[in-house]
Amino acid sequence: MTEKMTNETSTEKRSLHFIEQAIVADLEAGKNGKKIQTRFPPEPNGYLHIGHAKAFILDFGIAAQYGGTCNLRFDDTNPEKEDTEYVDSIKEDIEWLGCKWDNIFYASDYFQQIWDFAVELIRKGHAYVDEQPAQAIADQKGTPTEPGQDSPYRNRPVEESLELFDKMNSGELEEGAMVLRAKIDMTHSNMHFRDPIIYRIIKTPHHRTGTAWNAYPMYDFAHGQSDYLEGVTHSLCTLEFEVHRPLYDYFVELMKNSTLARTDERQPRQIEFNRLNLTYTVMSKRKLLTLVQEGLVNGWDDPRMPTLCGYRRRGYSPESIHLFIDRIGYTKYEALNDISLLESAVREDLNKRATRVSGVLNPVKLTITNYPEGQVEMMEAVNNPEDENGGVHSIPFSGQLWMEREDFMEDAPKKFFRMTPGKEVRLKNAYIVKCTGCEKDANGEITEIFCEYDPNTKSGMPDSKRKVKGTLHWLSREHCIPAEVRLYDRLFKVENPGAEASEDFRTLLNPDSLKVLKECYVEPFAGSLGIGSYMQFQRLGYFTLDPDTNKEGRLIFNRTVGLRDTWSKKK
RNA sequence: AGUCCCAUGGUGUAAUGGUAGCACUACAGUUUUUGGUACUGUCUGUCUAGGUUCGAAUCCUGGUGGGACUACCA
Repeated sequence: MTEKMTNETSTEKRSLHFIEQAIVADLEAGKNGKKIQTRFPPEPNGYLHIGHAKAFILDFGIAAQYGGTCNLRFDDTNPEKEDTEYVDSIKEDIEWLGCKWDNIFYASDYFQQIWDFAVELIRKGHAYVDEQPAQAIADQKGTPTEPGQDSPYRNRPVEESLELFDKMNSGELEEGAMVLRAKIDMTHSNMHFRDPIIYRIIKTPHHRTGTAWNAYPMYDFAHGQSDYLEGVTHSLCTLEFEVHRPLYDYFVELMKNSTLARTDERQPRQIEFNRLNLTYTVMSKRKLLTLVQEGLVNGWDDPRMPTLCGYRRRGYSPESIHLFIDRIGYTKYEALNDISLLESAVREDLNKRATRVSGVLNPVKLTITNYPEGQVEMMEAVNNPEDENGGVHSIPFSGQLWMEREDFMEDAPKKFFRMTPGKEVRLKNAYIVKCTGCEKDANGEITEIFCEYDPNTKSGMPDSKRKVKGTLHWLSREHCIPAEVRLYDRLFKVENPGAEASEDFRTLLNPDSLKVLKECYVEPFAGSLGIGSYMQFQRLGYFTLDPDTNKEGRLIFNRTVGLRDTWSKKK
């Protein structure tokens, strides 16, 4: 045996959740020839969001954990909504999170077999063609508390159904002309057993099979069938499919007794877990699509979107998403997870790896009146204090600096440890300076701050040991480079837009969700780090370079997540 | 109310009949050349009423509360 590979993404100890326990139990019982096979089955009708990540991290994770197989299967049974654009983005996002599929399958791969199965069901009297309009079928369905009524076509001859089913697929019928229904029980307490529709006519060409088919299977007649044909052993899905499980089992049982029966012992089992809900976040694909289509955000990868490509562009690392998913767990309780759980996971991961660079987001001039004119010194800065091997880089220092406007107060309260007249403060990696005053314009706005430096307090010198309460970041006006910074806030202003969006969820949008700061500066080193690298601007948060960054020497940064700012709360 | 599912601090999640623990949040403190990080501490919890048991968050029954199901979506 080779040495065991360590999985670095989840070193935290945790007990097995209920799905893992079920799998262990099945393994111990010797089910499915002691094999494990899962699948991630997205419909290619939109971009993947973080809720999907919770699902596929489980699907791929379970397979990896128990030496099984996990396939990516596109559930493409409704050509009206689906597109190859989505197929491509889904693959990209799964790979970004480091998950690897064994095979790529499509439900459309099984259209012929599912068709054959339907024909067999008709022959055996388990299905019939219904020619009623949709409304009539809905009316006969009853309600959860009242039984339904049989369709007048329910007991039509097998040969007739067979003939009509063929017509449904030939292209000669219009959409809605007729459907194929399973013949089960119109009085069943589970609505899904009231003769569910299993095939309908759709004339829109399919993104893979084109016009080869005109009749398409419904979810309930495709999902379990695909699972069974593929050899899936554990079909993991979200809680809302719980009511579908009896029907899933019903059809699997019929498949076992059909000409499509497997030669091995494998039989898929559906297990449901809670879907991801996040505060201040909309996870509905339909609503996310609306945001994109109406231009309320700048595309699926807008950094405010909860899509995986949105988080990627904002600068969230794949590791932090794994960490978050690992912490929230899988249960049957419909939880509403606080967004701070995600943000804390991002900060924890980025803190270990983000290069510390200087940036000033809201600049004001700081002039050292006693610093030799024209002198420039190179100051050494540690790249990452959390990483001993992170190395150093240098920052040019001069008497003409930028500092953060918030770091100065003319009349400061006692607990203000930053710059204020008469008090000493340290310039990070440089000298201790004493503030001597400031200059204001006609409106009373501060235009420049003055200070004097102590030449013996440069970092490394003996006098630099002197205790000063505050440490400020700075940039040399002559040497820094202009930048634009985008600060992202929550897209929605209410905690639970899902629950509160009774009329129009758009009214719940936060108008301040994007703030663009144009007069920003960063040190030259920040520009050299490039897209994809993580940076922490001193005390301001974590940033990444936006892919849109242009070439005119202006860098555009996205703030991934802010740091804790206890000062703002202490006031 | 028909069937099914769920209920542990503010949030999420452990404890699988035997000391209710962890993470996040909030608050307080220590360290710190980032008011960051790290570390320490504090606050706060088994929905309710019965039953079984030496012993119940856990098993049983009733209640309460929340959710799913009534698409030719998945």
